Amino acid sequence: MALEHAILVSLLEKPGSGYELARRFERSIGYFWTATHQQIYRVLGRMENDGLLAVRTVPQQGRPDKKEYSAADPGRAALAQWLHEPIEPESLRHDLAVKIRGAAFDDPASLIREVERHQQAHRDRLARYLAGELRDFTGPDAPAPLDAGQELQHVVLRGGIAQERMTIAWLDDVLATLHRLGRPAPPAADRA
Amino acid sequence: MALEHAILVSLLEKPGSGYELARRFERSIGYFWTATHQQIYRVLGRMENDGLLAVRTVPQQGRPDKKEYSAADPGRAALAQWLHEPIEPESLRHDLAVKIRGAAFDDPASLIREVERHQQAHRDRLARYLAGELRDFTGPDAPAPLDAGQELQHVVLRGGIAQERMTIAWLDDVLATLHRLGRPAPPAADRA
DNA sequence: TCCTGCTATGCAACTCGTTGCATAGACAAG
DNA sequence: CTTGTCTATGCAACGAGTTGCATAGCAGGA
Repeated sequence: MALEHAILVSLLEKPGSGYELARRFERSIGYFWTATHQQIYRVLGRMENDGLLAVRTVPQQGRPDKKEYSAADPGRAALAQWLHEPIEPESLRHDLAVKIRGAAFDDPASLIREVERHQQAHRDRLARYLAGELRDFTGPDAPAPLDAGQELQHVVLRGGIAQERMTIAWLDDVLATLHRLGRPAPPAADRA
Repeated sequence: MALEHAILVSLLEKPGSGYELARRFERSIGYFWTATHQQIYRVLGRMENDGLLAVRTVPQQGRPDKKEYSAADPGRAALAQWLHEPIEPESLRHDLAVKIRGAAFDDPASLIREVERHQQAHRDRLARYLAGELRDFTGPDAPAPLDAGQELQHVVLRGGIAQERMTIAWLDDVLATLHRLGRPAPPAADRA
């Protein structure tokens, strides 16, 4: 149920509507959590119902009203409690790794393009992260002494950057392996 | 729906019962996918029903019968089809990162022990991966020329090893940041 | 002897996350 | 003038994953 907590953190950093939250989840929060607007709206509704959030309807000219949420005291308390509970280290779900091992029962070479596509997606993500780092933390327009919240945002972003660099390097390793298997004996692993 | 595919890959590598699969998912498959026995039994039942798997009841002395599953031809075909479809690069769910950013609204120093605990869990996982690599791929008891399937298993394992090493290093960075924030101004970020 | 743990399977209820669809006004491009 | 895009919200149905519980025989230690 960490989506609730991710929302609380984001609303404490800055109040906003469901729509704005959804866009944050495509950007900075997206370094470590993803969610669609449907999930966000549903959870926001429940959290409001449970008294964790305060709502304020903001009329806007030229566009629909928006409901601006902010963390209420019980929400702050719920977050604080969760922060003090131990959590389990993450379990992984890595589709591409399933494919790589599955390639032994198909044609390893046919996976090369797919792996290259993923590597490109990770390169793009890395570029976005690095641009964000420059803009918010290390560039000339960044606030000079960062406060604690910004320091913590920065260290999380450094984690995203390290993750992408590691993945790109590993996919080089995967590609080299696939090329190597493609050369010596054409369909070597298929024992149907 | 990649659990189905992970099961197909595992059963192609070696047929086995639901129970055996559950244990594999705690070990080698666990490098890139996790599943509990309940999930596995439910999906095995559905896949058998769909004709993707063949079953053989194996009587055993001194313990309950087991149902040994193996991939049937339609299962192989379903896997092959999935291997040729593009998939989206993974989206992440990183609870600890939520906590780290949330620490700005609580006490950053109180997170240190939790982060250390996670780091130790990753060190343990890395040690298991390295032991498995030595046993199956690089040690004196490993098969001399690896076949394609083993090469692919090895490159996936190398990905797990790289992941753990990267995470351990990043958590050093996180710990240094938390210590730094703990020193100068005690509860610097809390603006309640 | 009792308790724990291992093999081995499974149901029921629940929460979480995804996908498809619907509404509705404003604005810009063709 | 129509189509598409952006803001902004939401429902319904489904699939995936979790948690708790149940059964049942055997082995080993306190």
